[in-house]
Amino acid sequence: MNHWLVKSEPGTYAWADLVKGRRTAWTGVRNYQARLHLRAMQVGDPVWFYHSGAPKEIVGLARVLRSAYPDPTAAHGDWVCVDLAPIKTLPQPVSLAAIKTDRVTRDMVLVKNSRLSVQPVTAPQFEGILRLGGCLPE
DNA sequence: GCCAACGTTGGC
DNA sequence: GCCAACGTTGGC
Repeated sequence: MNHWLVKSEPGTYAWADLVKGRRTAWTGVRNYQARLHLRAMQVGDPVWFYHSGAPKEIVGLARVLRSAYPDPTAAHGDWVCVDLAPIKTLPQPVSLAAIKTDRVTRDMVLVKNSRLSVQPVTAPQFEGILRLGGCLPE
């Protein structure tokens, strides 16, 4: 199982929208590197949901409901999307500042390449966010 | 609002 | 195929 992170501008599509909708097709990705990651996603993979812009923080955990299939919003080109469903809202959102400070999470792609909209997350980084988000006993 | 980083485009 | 110019993204 692999772990992932997707970004969204809360003004465009927020975590609350996913919680409310119960599922969504993660469409509109038009970047080759991001597409590679979309294609590697498997059903059940955990996905962190990050709000870019303001406030910049990881707010919830989703999972892959359906693996890559052709993006219906792409008029041209070979683009794909996946379906996501919410698992849980973090008790404590994890801010970008906190992610940059923490020894385990500061090497995340989110910090290194903030522009990549679909990113891989290592197992230790995944657990680091769980910890910072208040999901693990101290 | 500014600017750095990144990706894409187009001229050569 | 290279690279300069440009547009976009996103943190600050």
